[in-house]
Amino acid sequence: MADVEAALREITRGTAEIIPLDELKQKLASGRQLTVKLGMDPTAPDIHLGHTVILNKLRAFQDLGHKVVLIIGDFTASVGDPSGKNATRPQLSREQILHNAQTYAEQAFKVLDKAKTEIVYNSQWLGKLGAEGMIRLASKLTVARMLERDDFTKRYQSGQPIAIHEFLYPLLQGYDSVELKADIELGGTDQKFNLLMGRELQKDAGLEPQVVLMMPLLVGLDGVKKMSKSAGNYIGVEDAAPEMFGKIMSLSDDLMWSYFDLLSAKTVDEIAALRSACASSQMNPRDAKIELGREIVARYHGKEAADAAVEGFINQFAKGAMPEDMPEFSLSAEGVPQLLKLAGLCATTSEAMRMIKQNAVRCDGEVITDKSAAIPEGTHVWQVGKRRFARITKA
RNA sequence: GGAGGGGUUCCCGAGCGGUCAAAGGGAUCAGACUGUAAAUCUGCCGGCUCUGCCUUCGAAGGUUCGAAUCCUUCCCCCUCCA
Repeated sequence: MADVEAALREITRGTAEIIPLDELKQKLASGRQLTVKLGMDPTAPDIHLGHTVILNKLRAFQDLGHKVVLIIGDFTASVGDPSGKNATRPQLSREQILHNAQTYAEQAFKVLDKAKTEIVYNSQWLGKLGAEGMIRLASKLTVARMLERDDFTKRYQSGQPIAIHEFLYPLLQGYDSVELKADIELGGTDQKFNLLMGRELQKDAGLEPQVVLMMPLLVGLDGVKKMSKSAGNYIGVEDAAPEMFGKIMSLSDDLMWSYFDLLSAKTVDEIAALRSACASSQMNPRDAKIELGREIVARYHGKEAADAAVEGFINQFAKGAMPEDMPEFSLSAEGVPQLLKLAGLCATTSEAMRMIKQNAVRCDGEVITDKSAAIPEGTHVWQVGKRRFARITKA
């Protein structure tokens, strides 16, 4: 079964952990179409590159002919995944959840094959569970077992609150796997506990347990925390091409290789070659990064937009030219700080004054040092820092 | 139900009647240096009509010339005992 070996190699590439690998082999060798599950939380609709690490893997399953089921966690959204500090999540309206789910699906189809993807809402079955079903589900697990979850352990030990309902989240997610008879569930390594819950509940229900496939977490732009919207360290798939490219260029060299591993379509060997070329100074790491950026931007915006982003970037930052596109305004203001605030270059006038004091404000390239300087007549390009530009006409 | 500890600016955390817009650290932002790298150094880091004024230390009242600091009530969190 040579093609099983090939499939296995493709599937295991870049994974953090597969539990258990043997069962994955058996499932792949069985020749049947497998059901691969991914749950999504419809609280925040924007997909970023961190999500795409997993979506890419789902796509690999689709390309091998398997079926992907995307679960919209509309029911579990009301529970809220307890990961992290936001203990209280905003209660979303039904419309909001549906809207988020739709946005998410649209973005996910930039990576997934729509024809091989089924979308389901877990309120379909969880809603019917009722209090009795919930209690039955809750009886499957002990508190001690639940506290084994790393996240709970940490919070408990550090005196952080844990609400009882948070214990339900892993159970409900696991129950989704029972309902779908999932063969494989994907997730990030931080999902391990929840993913394994599916196995337990499936076994309990007399089903073949799912294989758990975990992908490494993509580290965000800060180089420390995992990429997430709430941490503000993300690259969204909806980001405009120049912005997306710029964010990739701001990665540290170390981090760049992790992005290559998790996001690039290049083979493992190609990446290794680039890496050694950079290490031996045959190649400037910057150029490797440009290639990474070009590849990723092209995936979401097309090749032309990617090339334009690269060119624009080089012009603006390497050659110091003004960006071609910038917001334009026609407005009047009392003084420079107010002007910068109105144009959105600074959040507050206080910030604007600070920027002036720190020599960060320029008008047509000239540094403005006086906060009470007059606003020149006509149209001028105003700049705050290196990135924020606006063309403002005095009204 | 009982006993104790705690809620401070984006986060962590000091302050415990005036010198507090509040130490220190982190994050962000800006300047220098660069590959818009990273690291490092420097500055800033509530708002405004900005040499001054206004709002902030869980919430609401009160004491005081003056409160983040004292008192009262309330809300929330943690620990131990039951």
